[in-house]
Amino acid sequence: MKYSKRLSRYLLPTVKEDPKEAEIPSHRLMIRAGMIRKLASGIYEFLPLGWRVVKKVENIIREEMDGIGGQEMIMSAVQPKSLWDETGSGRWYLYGPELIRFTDRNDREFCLGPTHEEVITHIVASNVKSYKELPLLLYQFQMKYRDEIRPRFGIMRAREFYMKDAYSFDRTVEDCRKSYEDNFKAYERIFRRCGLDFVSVEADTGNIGGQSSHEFMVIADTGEEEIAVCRCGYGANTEMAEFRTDDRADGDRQEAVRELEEVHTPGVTTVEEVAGFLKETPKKFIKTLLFRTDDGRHIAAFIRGDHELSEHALKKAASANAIEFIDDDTIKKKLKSSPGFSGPVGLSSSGAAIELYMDSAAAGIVNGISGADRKDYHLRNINVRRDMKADFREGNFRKARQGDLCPKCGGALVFKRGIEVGHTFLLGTKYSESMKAVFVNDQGSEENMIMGCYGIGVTRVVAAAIEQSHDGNGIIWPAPISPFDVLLVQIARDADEFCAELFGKLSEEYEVLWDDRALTPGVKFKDAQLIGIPVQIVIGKKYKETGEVEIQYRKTGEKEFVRPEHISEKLKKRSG
RNA sequence: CGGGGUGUGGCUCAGUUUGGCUAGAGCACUCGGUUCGGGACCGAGAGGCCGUCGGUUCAAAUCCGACCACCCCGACCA
Repeated sequence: MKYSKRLSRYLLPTVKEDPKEAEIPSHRLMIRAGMIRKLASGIYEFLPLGWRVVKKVENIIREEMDGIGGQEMIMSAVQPKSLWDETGSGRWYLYGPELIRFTDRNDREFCLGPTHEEVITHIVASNVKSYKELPLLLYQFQMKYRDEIRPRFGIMRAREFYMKDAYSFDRTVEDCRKSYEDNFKAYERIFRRCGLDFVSVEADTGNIGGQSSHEFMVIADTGEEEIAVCRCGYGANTEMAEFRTDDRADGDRQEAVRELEEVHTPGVTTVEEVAGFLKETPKKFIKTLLFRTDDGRHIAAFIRGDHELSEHALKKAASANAIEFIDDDTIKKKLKSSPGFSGPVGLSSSGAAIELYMDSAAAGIVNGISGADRKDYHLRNINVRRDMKADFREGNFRKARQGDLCPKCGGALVFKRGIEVGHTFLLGTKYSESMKAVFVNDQGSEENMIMGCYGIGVTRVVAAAIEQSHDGNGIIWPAPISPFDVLLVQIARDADEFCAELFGKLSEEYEVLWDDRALTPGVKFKDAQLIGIPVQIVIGKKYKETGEVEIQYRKTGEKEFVRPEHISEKLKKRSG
């Protein structure tokens, strides 16, 4: 017997009107379909129907994780600060206010886990000693806690969310690559099975750390991430995307090179303001961005005015782990420049200790405009190769954008929006080294374990599935993650017995929700569309006349009439 | 945290500009009746110290102040 329910005995508070707090389809529909309710900003309850979908996704993930040798366990959501101190990486502080902290009655500090690298590494470090016990792949499903700056879009970006996190431990980097590959492939199977249209892209490793990283993106206009993909299979977060340029299109190359000239630009600092003031296009500007690296060096990046800096590319070129803007005081005193009026000419000739990174597009500007490194003045007619007085590094330091070409095949990059539902990291020894997760190899000496970690936002997958599959009437569930297989819609009021019998029979094979509520047909049909179960079996007045019942398919709206004993056969043919 | 906005029965909202006597509508809910294949109809009910605290006033949902909550735009992430 499958899990089946009568709707009259099921908590399914559907809502006719759009809730005003919800903007995007998934959020709206999850509330309207009685799946979730909000308890506080970014904190949601899952009602029975919503939780069933979460469990469907969870089970698919579980099967695939087990399939690659994963072992499920559960760690505490509560973590002691002392454990975080062990990494020596200062992650307790790096995580900042996003970490939900509290103290117990004895003033010991704890947090609610935003992720579990520290805990799992601790467990493995203290329980695994020999190369004979490796590799290991451990995973769990659990609520994670992040005090997001701005919770948004219902469960899409919540402060409490359900996540699958897996951690691999290997003897060698090659073995770890294999583990990474296994997980990567499992992710592809998982998202395919969930019926999602997705791509995997190269990604930044963020504050989890590590060497290699991929994000799994569900394609949706409402996605928060911008990704660049190519027909050849290349794909990357735009933050990361490499590209070849086709800047010939930009050329005012014929323009005659003119003499440097200082112009008075009182109080105008941003590219837009100065462009307006001087009546020039942003393409003529060299935007100057000043950073301090985590190891204390000063660097300047020069980007064309209409371009955006790729922090990733700059960090990579400068071999920095992190960069932050330089404060005004330092700009004045150490760099002998003026905040808001910095530019390549002054910075390269002042003798200040600063590394210079010039984006290729900016380098190619003829008679460009930039700050004059003194308050309220800009320089015009800058020609980088002529006017820069110190060595600089040239390269791509901007983000890819429309019109750029694929770095692999030279084809046109296509930009899409995506919802990040999964992220894989090849961590290496970042945690094992600091937390002494070591094993004894077959030579009898100690080595650090090589780690990987792999997350899937289970609740976000649910929201993403709805973003991708809905219409004006409601949700359209992909069959594998639908909360029920079949919705039995009883319209005829004198059909209780018939429906009860059919319900019992169908339940042997399908998870059935029987709408046995004493409501008017309109309400029941609308609710049926809203909650989006793929197959509806409607018992109306016709069943008595012809002995046939009606099957309606949510996705296409098609209807067909069959004898009750042929339902199963029909559905099999349909799905097969 | 910066910018914008909203708080009035369970839900969606009117009323606030120009203070005034019992605070409204639709939906949902309860009871009775009529309906019964695409969010029905009639009748009768129940449900609100108008986000909170303080102030102005003869009188405050309405004016003033503080606070709180929530939503949207930016930096963070599964």
